[in-house]
Amino acid sequence: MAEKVLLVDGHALFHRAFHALPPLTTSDGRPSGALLGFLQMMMQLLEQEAPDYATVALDLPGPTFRDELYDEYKSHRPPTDDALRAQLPLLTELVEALGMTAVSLPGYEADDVIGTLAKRASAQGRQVVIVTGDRDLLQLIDDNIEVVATLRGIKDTKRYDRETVREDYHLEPEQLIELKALQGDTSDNIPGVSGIGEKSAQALLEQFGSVEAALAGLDQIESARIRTALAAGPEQAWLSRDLATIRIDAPIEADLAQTAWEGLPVEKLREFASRMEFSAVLDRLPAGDRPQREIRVESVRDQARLDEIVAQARGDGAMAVALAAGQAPVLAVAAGPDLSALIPLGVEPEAEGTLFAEPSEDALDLSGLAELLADEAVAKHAGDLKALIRALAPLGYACAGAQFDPEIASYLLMPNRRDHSVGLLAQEHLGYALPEADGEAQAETEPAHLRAAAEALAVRDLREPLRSHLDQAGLLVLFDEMEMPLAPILAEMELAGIALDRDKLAGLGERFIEIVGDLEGRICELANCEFNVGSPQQLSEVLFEQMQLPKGRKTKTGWSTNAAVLEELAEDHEIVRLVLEYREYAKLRSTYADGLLREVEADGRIRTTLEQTVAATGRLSSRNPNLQNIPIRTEVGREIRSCFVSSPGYELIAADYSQIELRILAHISGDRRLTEAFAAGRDIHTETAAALFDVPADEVDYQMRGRAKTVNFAVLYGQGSAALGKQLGIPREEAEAFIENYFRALPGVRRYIDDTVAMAREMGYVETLLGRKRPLPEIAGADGRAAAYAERAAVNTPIQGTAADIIKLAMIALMPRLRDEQPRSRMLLQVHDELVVEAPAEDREPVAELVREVMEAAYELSVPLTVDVSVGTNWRDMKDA
DNA sequence: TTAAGCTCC
DNA sequence: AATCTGGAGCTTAAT
Repeated sequence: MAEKVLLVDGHALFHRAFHALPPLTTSDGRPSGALLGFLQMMMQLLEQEAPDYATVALDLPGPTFRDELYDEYKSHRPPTDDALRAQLPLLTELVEALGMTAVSLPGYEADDVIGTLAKRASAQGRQVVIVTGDRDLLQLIDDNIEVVATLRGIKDTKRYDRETVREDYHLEPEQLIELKALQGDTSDNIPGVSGIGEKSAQALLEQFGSVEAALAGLDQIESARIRTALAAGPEQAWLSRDLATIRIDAPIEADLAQTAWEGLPVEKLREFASRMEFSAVLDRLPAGDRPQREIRVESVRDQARLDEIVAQARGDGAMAVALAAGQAPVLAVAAGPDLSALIPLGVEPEAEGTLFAEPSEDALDLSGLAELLADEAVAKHAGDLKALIRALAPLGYACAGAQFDPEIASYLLMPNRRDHSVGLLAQEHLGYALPEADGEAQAETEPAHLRAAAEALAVRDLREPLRSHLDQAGLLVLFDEMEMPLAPILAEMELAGIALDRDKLAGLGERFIEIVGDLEGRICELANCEFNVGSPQQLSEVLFEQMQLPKGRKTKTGWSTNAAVLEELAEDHEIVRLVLEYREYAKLRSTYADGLLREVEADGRIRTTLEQTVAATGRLSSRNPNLQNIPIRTEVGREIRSCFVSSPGYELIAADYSQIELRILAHISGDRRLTEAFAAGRDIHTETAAALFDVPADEVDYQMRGRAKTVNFAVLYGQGSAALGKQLGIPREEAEAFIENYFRALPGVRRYIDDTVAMAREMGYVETLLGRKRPLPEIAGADGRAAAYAERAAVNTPIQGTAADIIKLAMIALMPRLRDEQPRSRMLLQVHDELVVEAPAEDREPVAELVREVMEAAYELSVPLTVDVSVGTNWRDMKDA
């Protein structure tokens, strides 16, 4: 079979990719959409075509021979878009990373390079595939040359050969030059013959076949108009013909052999893709030839060797580890430049010598390892240290001295990312992949053990580069003094769990099922038909089509049935009220009653995972189950909350920061009125209402205060007047006036917003009082919608993030105080501005006071931080303390 | 897996 | 022509 030659019109496709994809950027704000689009196109193409030679033709800046032919010709329209221009320099690099050869020639366009190479290869009997974004290159098609042209986007393409061109244009490919000579091409600034457009050009070519023949046979042209037009402009026609003709004789020295394509250079491509954060591409790269670091894995079997490893770690004052959990847990310890030691943790150190331990002469004495792990002075380095601590605990190992977790480092550096796994970080920073834990067994080492071994080494090797990045970004202090100390605290909280009243919760579940069933029946009766009330689609059909209720907002798939829409209709329609009630009970039953019951462990406690590397603002999040969204707003919802109880003999202490976000706003903005109100201990919503409505505070009524409260939060979140109006049930114009008044009364707040947005636009990121940073690359981008979104995030993040920082500081300060002064008390939960602590009933007062004191002193603002503390035996019925 | 909807701060 | 409330996680329906 003939060899295949692939010729790609680089810039044309690059432009196409740019416009086809959203304006993506890397997490530090480098635009990357066009590169990703081009890369994906090329990977698909190379896989499909499997060419023997692959060339990407590129335009060079500067004039070409066409500019000499015709001074109005503009072959080079430099990209006007900044985001596109910024990516252009990387295109050549990407081409190389794909194993393709970039070719360009001064004075010629990419088209001419392609034409020349295509015809040369065709003449040699090779099969040629040209890939382009426009139709100009169709003229090159011959029996050996095909053209693949993009349609819409980057995935749809159409393949042209001689036959397809005939079908689409009723002309031979060669005649497309003649067509342009006559009708011109505005996009390339080819003039054509004035007075002759698409129709006339087509007719002339059908009659004569070429410009030359048409000029020769002028008297045979029937239409007088076309005849005069053509007769008047042969020069135009010849010029246009020259401009439209793609050169097939450009002086290119490069030889075909130099453009041989030998498959994707996976390593190069991986490096490029990781630098650009194309994780989807990384995942798709063939796994087989991933460069995996050569490591030696040593299974520790004898005591002497174990002691040696323990001694070495003690000497180093640090150890990098990874755990392969499971039936027979194994701890991998980085033990040499590329040596990882696997220590089986089969026998619990505490259980040794007890009933189930099997004394055997080759059993390892793991007490030294246990001491090492528990030794605060020996720094522990591991990916997801919190999970490690939590996994080691039930095996009988305490783990102290948490010092470096690459996932947390990565989170601080790139908080907008979701994936901070050691595997990804190893690829990006160390340039190699880790073996899969669930992969195929290769040598005698189990995949999960091999993975842990490699991970321990990767963690050790990630420490230097990541710490240096943190240092450069000014995040090292935050890392060492906030996030790392917090990790073991979160582990302790997760391990502690919180007790649940299972019987009560189960009873609620049953009650809710009944209510849901009853509501379902009544709804169907009112609707006069059977349908699934839980299906928004079916519900919308019933409410808006069958019953013809007024439609509200639209969703992607139809008419919205969300609570905001239904509440508008509730007053007039019984069925809507029932649906809202149905939703409430269905939610409580599925997510809370059933959902939580499923998660209760054997000891009657429920254990969440507190995620430290997820929320872009610096907040924690809680999952499996989420204990940060336990109902509180409604009476029935609070029934669920009351199922969270203290351990027998203990009480729950809930301490929450009062108005912490508004206090932070007062501090950062320095707004005088806001600051003074907090300093004087006045009610902030009443104070805002007084400012907003320009009345003395004692004339503020309930409704005014409520509205002021809503406006306060609207400002915090960057809410617009339309949404605010809707929420307050007032016209948009009135809401607008509210916001105006608000800013007039509290001018410092407006200044904060303006300054923050301006700063974010200039720097590309915002930061909290404690220096936590969040990049907002979209804020200066061309996508107005994304930019507006980024502006709101810019305003909110320093506030929300500072609140997150402050409560983290409080937790870090509280933990040792509890350990030293109230050792039987422990932190259980954190809900953004609230800490839940459990204390022996008799200690509740001093513990409550301690918690308050520590939280209030966690960080000094220009306004006081105050904390409301309440105590009770369940999380609903709490009395002020 | 995604969309819609709901819970929390 | 219409939109734009910041940060999360879970369940159900539907594909």
